[in-house]
Amino acid sequence: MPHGAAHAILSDLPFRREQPRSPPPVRELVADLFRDALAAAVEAGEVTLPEVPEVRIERPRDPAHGDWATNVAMASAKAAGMNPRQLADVLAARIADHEDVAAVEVAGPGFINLRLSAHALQRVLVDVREQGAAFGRIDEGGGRRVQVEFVSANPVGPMHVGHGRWAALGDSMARVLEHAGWDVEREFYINDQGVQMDTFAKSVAARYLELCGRDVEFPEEGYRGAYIVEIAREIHTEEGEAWADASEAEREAHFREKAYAQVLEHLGRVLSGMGVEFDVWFSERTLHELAPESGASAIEHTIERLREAGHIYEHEGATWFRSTEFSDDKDRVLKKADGSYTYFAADIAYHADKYDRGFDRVINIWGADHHGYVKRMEAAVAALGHEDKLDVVIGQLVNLFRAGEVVRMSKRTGEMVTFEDLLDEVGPDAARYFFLRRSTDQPLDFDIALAKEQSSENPVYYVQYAHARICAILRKAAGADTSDEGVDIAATAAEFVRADAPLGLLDSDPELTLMRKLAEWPEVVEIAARQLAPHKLTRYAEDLAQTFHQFYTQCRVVDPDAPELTAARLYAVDATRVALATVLSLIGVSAPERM
RNA sequence: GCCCUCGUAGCUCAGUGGAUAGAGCGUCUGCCUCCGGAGCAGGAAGUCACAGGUUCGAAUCCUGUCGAGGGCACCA
Repeated sequence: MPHGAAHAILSDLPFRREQPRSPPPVRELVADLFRDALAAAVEAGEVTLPEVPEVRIERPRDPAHGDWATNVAMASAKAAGMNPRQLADVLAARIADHEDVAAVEVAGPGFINLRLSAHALQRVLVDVREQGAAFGRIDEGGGRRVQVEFVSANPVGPMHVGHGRWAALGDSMARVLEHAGWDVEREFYINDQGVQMDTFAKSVAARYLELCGRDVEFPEEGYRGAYIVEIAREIHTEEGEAWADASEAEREAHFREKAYAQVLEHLGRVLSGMGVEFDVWFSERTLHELAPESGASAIEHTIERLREAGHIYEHEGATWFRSTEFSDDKDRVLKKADGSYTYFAADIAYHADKYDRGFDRVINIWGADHHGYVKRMEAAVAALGHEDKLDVVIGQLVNLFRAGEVVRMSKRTGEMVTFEDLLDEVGPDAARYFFLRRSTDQPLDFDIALAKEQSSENPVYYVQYAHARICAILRKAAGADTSDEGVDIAATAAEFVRADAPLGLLDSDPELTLMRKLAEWPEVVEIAARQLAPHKLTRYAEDLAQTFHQFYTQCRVVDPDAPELTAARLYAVDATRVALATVLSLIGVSAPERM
C-alpha cells in the first residue's frame, strides 16, 4: 500500500481538541451513523416510516463483508413500504461520505456493510494510549453494587482443582465487572457449621488418638486424606497427649477449632498465591448465633420474614417453605422436626443478609454438584422480594491429564492432586489462564504437561510472548540493550513514543487489521460482563496476540531510514502493549517484559 | 422415573435469529543476511447427533427421539 505524501498529523485533527474522556466505543459511533442516516432520510421525505426502529448493528462473520453490518433496511422495509435493497441503497448513499467510512455497500437481501476508514481506526490508537489500563472501561454497571460469591469451599480439607478453577472464574468475572463499571465485592462463604465440621473433628481426633498409641476405630464416614494425619500430628507435637484423656466432646470441640483455623489459613494462602483476595469471609456460624437484643438468630428472623409474607407452613413437626409457589419442584424443609435448621435455611438467611447489605445484584459461582440447588435458591430469593437480582453460575469440574493420561483421584482414599500441588507445578499464570479458556459450564480437561510447556502450543506463552516481543522492540527503539534487565519499558515508553507520530502513515493491511482488533476490546468487555463469560477474554487475548505477530512479520517497526514511519509504528506497537497488558490483567495473568 | 447441562473438523472447543459455520492442536507444504522462530504463510479436513416445527432467514428458538454428564434428602 502506498503511503500518500499529504497525510495529516493526527494531533491536528479535530477529535484531538477535546480533553481526555472515555470516548464511546466504535460501535456506538457506527450505530449513530446508521441512526442519523435513517432519521435524515425520513426528514428528507425519501422514506416514510411511522417510527424509526431501533438500529441493530453487528460484526459480519466474514471479514470480507466489512467491519460492521446492519439489517435495519430489512427490518424496516415492510413498515416503509419499500423493498429492503431499495431502502438500503438510500441509507448507504447517506453515509458513504462520512470521514469514518471507507466503503459502504448493500449486499444480499438488504444488509448494509460498512468498512471503517483508516482515519477512524488510527484514532483508536490514540484512545488506547490515552486511556492506558482503563482502555475498554465501559459504564454498563453504572456504579451499581454487585457481590460475587465464589469458591466457598467447606473448611474441612485442602482446595481441590475444581475450587481453583472457580477461584479463577470468580476473580476474573469480578475484574471484568469492575472494568464494565460495576462496584464489585468478592466474598467467600464458609460453611463452618454442621455435620461436615463434626466429621472433620472426629477424623482429626481419631488420628490424634492413634498417634497417642490409643486403640481407636476410625469413623466410618471420616476423612481419610493424609492432611488429616498432618493436622493431628501438629496438634500432637504442640500440645502433647493431654487431649487423649479429655472427654470426647471436649476433645472434638478443641480439635474442630484448631483444624478449622489451619484449613482457613491454607485457603487464604493458596488463593493469595494465585492473586485472589476476598473482601469478605462470611461465616455460616454467625447466622446461627442468637442476637442479644432479640434472642433470635438471623435464620429465625428470616423464617419469620417469610412467614409474614405467607410462604411458610408447618407439617409433621417441621417448618416448610412453600417454594413450589416460585416454580421449585417441591416444597423444602427449613426447620427439621428435631428443631435444627437445614443448610438451605441458613443459605436463605445468608442471601437475605446479602441484599440487606445493599447489593443491587448477587452472583454465586457454585460447583456443578450444586446445580440441583439453583431452583430452590432462586425461589427463596424471589420470596424475599429480590427476584431478578440473583445469578447463579455453575462452574464445571476439572479433569486432570498429564500428557494425555488421566490423573486418577479418589476422595475416599485421600489419593489426590490438590490445587496447591497444581499451582506449585504449573504456576499461577498457566493455571489461571487454562481455567478460563473454556466456557464456565463446560467441563475442562487440564493437561499439566501442556500447561508447563514453553512453546506455541501453550496459549498462555503465545500471548505473553507477544507482550514480551513488543517490549523487546520498544527496548531496541529506546536504544537499550535488548537483554538489559534494568530497563522498565512500560515506564519509559511514554517518553520516547512520540505523541505527534504521523499515524496517517498506518494504512497497510496488517496495520489496519491490528487497529481493528484493538477497537474490538470494549465490545469484548461488554459481552464478557453481560454474559458472565470470562473465557471471552482468553479468546480475545489469543486473537490480539496473533494479529500482532502477523503485523510483526510483515511490518518492520524500527527502521532508521524511515523515522516517520518508525514513529507511527512505535505508537501502534505501544498501544498494542497497553491493550495486551490490560486484557491479561483482567484474566489475572502477568504481562512479562522478558521471558 | 423426574429435573438440569451438553452433542459443531481426527482431538479440544468458539459461535445465545443473519450472508459460503470458525479457531487452536494434530496432519501435509513452505518461510530465518532482518526489531525475540516461544514466530509467520498456505493446503486437506463438516449431514452443526437425528426428526419435525416456528419465519423472509435456525448450529442458535419450540417439540420429540437417541447419546453423554450431573442433580434428585427433615444431608451439607
